Amino acid sequence: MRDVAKLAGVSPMTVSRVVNDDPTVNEALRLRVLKAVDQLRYRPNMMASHFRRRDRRSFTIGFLMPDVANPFFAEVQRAVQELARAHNCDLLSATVDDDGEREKGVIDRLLGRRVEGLILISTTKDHGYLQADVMSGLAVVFLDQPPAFLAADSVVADNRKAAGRAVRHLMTGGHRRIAYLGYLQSAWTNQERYQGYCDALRTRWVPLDPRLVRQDLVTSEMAERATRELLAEENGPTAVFSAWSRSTIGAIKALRNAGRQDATALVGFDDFDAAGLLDPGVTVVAQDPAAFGRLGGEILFRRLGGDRSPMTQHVVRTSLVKRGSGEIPGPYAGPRRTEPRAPSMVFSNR
Amino acid sequence: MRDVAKLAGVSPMTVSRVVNDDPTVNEALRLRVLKAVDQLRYRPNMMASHFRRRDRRSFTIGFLMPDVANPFFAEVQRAVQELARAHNCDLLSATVDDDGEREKGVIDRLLGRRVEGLILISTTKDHGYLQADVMSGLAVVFLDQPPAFLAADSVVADNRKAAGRAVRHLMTGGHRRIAYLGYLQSAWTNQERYQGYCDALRTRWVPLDPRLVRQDLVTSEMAERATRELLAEENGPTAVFSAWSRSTIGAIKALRNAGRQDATALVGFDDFDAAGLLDPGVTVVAQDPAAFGRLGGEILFRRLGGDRSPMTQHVVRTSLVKRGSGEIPGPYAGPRRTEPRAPSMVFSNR
DNA sequence: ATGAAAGCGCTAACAG
DNA sequence: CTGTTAGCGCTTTCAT
Repeated sequence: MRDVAKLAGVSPMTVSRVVNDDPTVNEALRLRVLKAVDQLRYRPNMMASHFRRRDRRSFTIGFLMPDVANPFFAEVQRAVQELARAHNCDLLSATVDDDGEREKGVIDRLLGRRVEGLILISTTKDHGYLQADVMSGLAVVFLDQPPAFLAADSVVADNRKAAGRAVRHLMTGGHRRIAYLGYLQSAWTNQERYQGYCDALRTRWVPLDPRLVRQDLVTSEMAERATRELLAEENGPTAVFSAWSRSTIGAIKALRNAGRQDATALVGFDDFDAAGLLDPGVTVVAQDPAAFGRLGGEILFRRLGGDRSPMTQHVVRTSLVKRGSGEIPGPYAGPRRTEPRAPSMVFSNR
Repeated sequence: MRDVAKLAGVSPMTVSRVVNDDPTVNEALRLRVLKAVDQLRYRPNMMASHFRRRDRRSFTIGFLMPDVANPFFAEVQRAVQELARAHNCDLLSATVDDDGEREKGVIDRLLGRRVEGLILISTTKDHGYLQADVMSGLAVVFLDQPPAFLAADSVVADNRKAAGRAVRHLMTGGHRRIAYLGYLQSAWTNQERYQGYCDALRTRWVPLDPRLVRQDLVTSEMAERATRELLAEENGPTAVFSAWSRSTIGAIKALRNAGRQDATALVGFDDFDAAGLLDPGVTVVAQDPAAFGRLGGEILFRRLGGDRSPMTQHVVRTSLVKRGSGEIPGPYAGPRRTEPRAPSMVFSNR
């Protein structure tokens, strides 16, 4: 900056003004400075300016998720990036792999970088350590899972209700023996979805059979194996409710390998790209990941804009997308009133 | 920091030493300082330290891609994040949507933030404006597409060879009329893949029929329409080569809707999650996105470590994954020597 | 409209 | 082993 000032024959202060589009600078000087900037390839140092300016803005927000390679989270990141861009901020993004220690470490680093806000898809169970930072102006929004021991905004899906609706849909189709393929039991979303499953059984007076419940299926391979085992049991399930996308993939593979894909009903939580291309099409509870990101970003920047209203938990609605696999009738199906599943030429994907 | 020093009864310098794990500090003092740090919730300001320290390190690298919601790029980001973490850096990530202006703008911002390195999946055609920065120590690695008018490291796939191999595979299966579904004509990868397509036809003395070539299919819907039109033509294609994942999805939909999925061969560039679940399984040229990210990151950090060897273009190999759709025989197929396609119970996905 | 001086939070270099 | 001094690149404040 000094060099630029020297070359343009002005004081550093004038250079600063030009760089920051201060309208009070003489047009002639402005041009001279800009020329010098160009000649010397001067690039203002954001770090330095951040750290001198009164408002302390860093124009950075942090984003944490379990895994960006999961298309759901990638979509969320995309939406968050869009919001950040609209507010002239850049995004520090990190994948933390359901590792609580790592998550805490990353958050610490980000705070050291003086991010203005944090958008967290966090799988841990205590966020109290952020209390002080929130008090002193840090904006934090939780997506997909609510915060624990911390008052902060969050955006979550209606997991329990949606799971319940999906399972009731299967029961309405004539099923009573419905398997549950779950994710980590420690995950809040999985707990909620499992509750929804239980709710649905209860409302129809179907007793819960623990042999039909498989939890902690963290890979599609594990879900495939679990489904294979379930199918091999005597008095196995006639329908499967899968609580997340990877387990849905595993279930599909197992059903196919057993030749049961047209006989066993399947509803999965979370939509996926090829759900509408498979045969039968896969019935899913579709979430809108972009909505998570967008809403989360909006709330975050509203807070940064000075909004001090009470913290909110925003619930985004999901929708049951019927594509065929969830409409395969079960043994208690009444007389058909409609086609049991959509004709196979129709492909809808979201 | 001053407050911490005061509370611990030491000088700020000692606090700095403690925070930076300088081993020369007295253990007793160290503990006192750490207690004060804890009590005051002191968090060292990375910005300030970056900008004072001699080596000028920011522990930040920038990552640019067209779209994180594309699973291919998301996988790349994951791998890059892993490398960054291993080298104690954080990642500033940006989606630029094939927008050249925006790309330049984002790069400018990142340089203003003094990122140590840049990993770019860039679709633009001139990167000369980075020359000076590279000269003065900025590490830049291009992924997927090589740089233009700039000497920098890059990691690319063997697009042309792989596309040629795929198309020859179709011809070996008895096809002569093979459609080409392309991405943006301006995209280097698409140009390469199209060249591969042409190469293959030439080696078998099959004249190129421009009516079979559809370019600029940027959405799966456009590819679906293009395929539908191709199938409706008299003397249409008996096989389709799709140059990227979205067009492959579109082609599959069109083939299904026309009831031609078992009659028209299909090979797609880029693997996708459900390719092995569809029926017929989708034969693809599989790239390894994680390899791009890993290699790119390794090269970047090697450069940052002081490596001054000549810039390299690293070519990562692809593999043809035969799942059925690419093995549907064409009209010029000879007598079968093997099963035309794999039995439908086998699912391989990568 | 422009400039001079001070200082943001931290660390390099040196002194004790 | 610890403290002092100076200054990184910029912006604030105040003077001109």
